[in-house]
Amino acid sequence: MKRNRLEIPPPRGRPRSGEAHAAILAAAVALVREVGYDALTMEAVAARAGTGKATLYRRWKSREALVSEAVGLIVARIPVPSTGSTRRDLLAVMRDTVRLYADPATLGLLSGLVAAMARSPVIARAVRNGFVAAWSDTVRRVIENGIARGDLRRGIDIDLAIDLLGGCFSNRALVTGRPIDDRLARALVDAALRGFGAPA
Amino acid sequence: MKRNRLEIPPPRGRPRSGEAHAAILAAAVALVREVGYDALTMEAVAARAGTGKATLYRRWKSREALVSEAVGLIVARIPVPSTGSTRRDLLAVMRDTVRLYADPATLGLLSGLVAAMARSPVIARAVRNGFVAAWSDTVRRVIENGIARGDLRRGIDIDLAIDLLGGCFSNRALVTGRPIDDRLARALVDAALRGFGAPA
DNA sequence: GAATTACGAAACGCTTGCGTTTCGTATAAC
DNA sequence: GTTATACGAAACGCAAGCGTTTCGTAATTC
Repeated sequence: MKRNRLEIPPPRGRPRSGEAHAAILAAAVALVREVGYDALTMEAVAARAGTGKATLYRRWKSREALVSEAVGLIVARIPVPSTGSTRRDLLAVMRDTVRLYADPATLGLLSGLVAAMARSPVIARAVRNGFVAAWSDTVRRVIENGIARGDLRRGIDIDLAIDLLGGCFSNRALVTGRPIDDRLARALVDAALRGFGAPA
Repeated sequence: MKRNRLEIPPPRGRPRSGEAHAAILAAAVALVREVGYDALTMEAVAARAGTGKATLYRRWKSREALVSEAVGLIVARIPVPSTGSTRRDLLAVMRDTVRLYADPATLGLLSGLVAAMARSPVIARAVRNGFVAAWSDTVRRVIENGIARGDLRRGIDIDLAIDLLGGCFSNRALVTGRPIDDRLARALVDAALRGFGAPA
């Protein structure tokens, strides 16, 4: 087939390695979890990815740009349950969240990024549009299903409910250090149904 | 009066300067707020305090020791209101908390310490025993008063309630970036009274 | 096979902060 | 006045990481 004249010409030299690209992003993600954003160095990323530093700077203009792209790829997607019961749906999501926070990598990721988010809008956007949004969307679906089912009141502040539920987890993980376990999941569901449930 | 023989002898040379001590701690606190723990350097603390580095190392054996002592001194104490109404009491505390978070220094302090807390038990303890405990104690009092008054149910999980309320603030400040204002304060009080209030 | 570009590795000069030491001065007990 | 300690300031040698450049090699187009 003839090449379309309007196509951009193919690049001349050796193409950039997709493997290197993936390895670099994976290394950046791992290092954010392990040492946080502030202590993450380009040298360490290159070393772990098995590339030279020049390859990093050839593709990303700064550490901030590299890390924000890497972080954007992290999405711990929790399935939206559909058990037919709002209580069981909520419980399923909360228990999955407990498991998510039980992974030390999640704590490392969050704690390692919070400081950077406060100072870099680029990092903040990547985190919020990434796995923060993924988690919120799941909870939102469950709540909307609960409303449609008539178990939760119409007109409740869904964003507030999401913040309350998610905030409790992140607060325990990042600030108070209190336990995050299935007992908490049950207590949260009970509280949510009391606070946002339709009157019996 | 004769000196008691059992007393420890007074130190021989020039006594350590209390002013320098206070200036160093104040400088450390300010720098934690501005740049976070990871980026806080002993040189910067000394420079801001107007002392030499030697004075720092003469008194604290490490950056961690210095910062944890400094952080322990920060306590934004919120008064325990006593309006006679559980709703108004809660509202007063939540509004004070909104004001607390409206101060950029609070956000800087929290975000700058979260990463350090995840890696240093010493820092974590200082923060939790300091202003985290101070805030929690205030809310606990208000809730206990509400229970005693019969407005909140006996047997509720007070720690959970505190985590829910406080977590919503810290989650918005540190993670989601959603607004923290008086509207949120009202919504939180409404939710708390629904979730933990006694049946009418 | 010539030209072009990316690769990993290594070294570059530079800056920052480390924790320590040295200096002359100041403030206390004896 | 002697001794002892703390002071602020400055310099020390050291290590880490910056962002760049150079090298010989590999992959791709023309």
